[in-house]
Amino acid sequence: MTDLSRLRDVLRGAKRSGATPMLAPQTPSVDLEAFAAVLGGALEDGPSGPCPVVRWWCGGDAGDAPYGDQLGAASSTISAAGLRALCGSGHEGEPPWSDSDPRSGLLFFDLETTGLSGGSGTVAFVVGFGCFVGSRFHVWQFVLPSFATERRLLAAVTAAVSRAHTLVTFNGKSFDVPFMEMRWLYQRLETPLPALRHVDLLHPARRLWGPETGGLGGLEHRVLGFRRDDDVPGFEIPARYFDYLRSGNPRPLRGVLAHNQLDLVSLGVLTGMACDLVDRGALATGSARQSLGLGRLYARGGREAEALGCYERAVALTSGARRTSKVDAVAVRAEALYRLALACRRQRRHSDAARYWQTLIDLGRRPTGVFEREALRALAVHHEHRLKDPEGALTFARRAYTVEYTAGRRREVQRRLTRLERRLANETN
DNA sequence: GAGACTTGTCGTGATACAGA
DNA sequence: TCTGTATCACGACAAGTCTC
Repeated sequence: MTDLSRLRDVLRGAKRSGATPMLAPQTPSVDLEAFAAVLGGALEDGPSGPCPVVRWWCGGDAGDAPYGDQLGAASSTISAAGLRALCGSGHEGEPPWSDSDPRSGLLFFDLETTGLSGGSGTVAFVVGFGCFVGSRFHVWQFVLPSFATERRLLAAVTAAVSRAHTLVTFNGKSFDVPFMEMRWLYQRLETPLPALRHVDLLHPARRLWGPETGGLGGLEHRVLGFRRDDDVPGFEIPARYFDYLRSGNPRPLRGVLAHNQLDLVSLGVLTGMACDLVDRGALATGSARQSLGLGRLYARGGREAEALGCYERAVALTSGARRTSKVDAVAVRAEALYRLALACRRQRRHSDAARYWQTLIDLGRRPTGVFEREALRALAVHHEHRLKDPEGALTFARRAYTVEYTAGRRREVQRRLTRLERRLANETN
């Protein structure tokens, strides 16, 4: 059990027993109105008292528009089907997104915290939300003026998410959501998050735009063509908050709020682009790798036919790729052929599967990867049991034996070799 | 008809990566 | 620096089919 898990258990137990909160609410010693004003925000009433909130609009005719037309386009391409695909598995019941307005109840969510560890001394001092309103994007940020006002901020955040049904985050499954749940537990408050659907864009984005996304900033640069000027780097964010606590001057937090605003807008634009790809299908993809990634996204959502279409397009887009070609193109082609062959085998289309396995072998890659090893094994099975061709089966089994390196798999291939050699010896006698 | 085989699924462990 | 997630590789197992 990890330290964090133990702490969660202790807190849950204390909550059940009705223990008093560890941090009793205290009167903030800072001037809340002045704090909010320096950050460009205002005090807004919340369920447990006034809380500093900074509001910001972009797109349309108001405010800045860091992504220009891309923002308006993203607003119109968010779709119920796209969100369903991005959400993946693990959600029961009817999806909450309405086909007529899938953006309704959709909340983009991002935190700025005093550290990564999630321990009792680490808090979220900016809780940012974003949503599309027409073609514009609205960001509102709850800011923590002192540790003593955390319960007030959490109550305001609970009220904000109560009107939503879906959160969209980047890496939120690992960071933002568990972090906030921990804070609610710590303050003996009910967490509202388990009731919400959650789209964590990190994993679909890696499928659609490559595994080396380089985080949200990398995606902004590579996919949206946007580079931030004067952005506050992540590692500097906790230090800025601690400086504010020491000096009482909130001015350095403005950069942190701007960083959070851009994170939220980027999340909105990328979500729209991902939905657009899902809705338009294989033909909308710009590269073989993207076709492959979209296919995997469809496959996870049970959309097998569309997944097959994407794999076929990935194969078509890499039709000239051979061992001497760019490594990436050959690797993409190999994986697309592997997934096509597996899908055909599941559908009992064995001759189609064999064709894809054979094309995979013909790529000429050294058969040390899982795709090639599986292809050799599958072709040995196909020749032995369906084509009734023990000599062909023996050829593939011998090649398979040379590339299998685990004891179990080698034993399996050895059994096949022994059987085939015995059968061929019987036939010649 | 018993045992071998194929196929698909599930669980586990290792690894990479993202967040401030 | 820590943690959760996804992915991959692997082994174990169950169900159905095939072979001798």
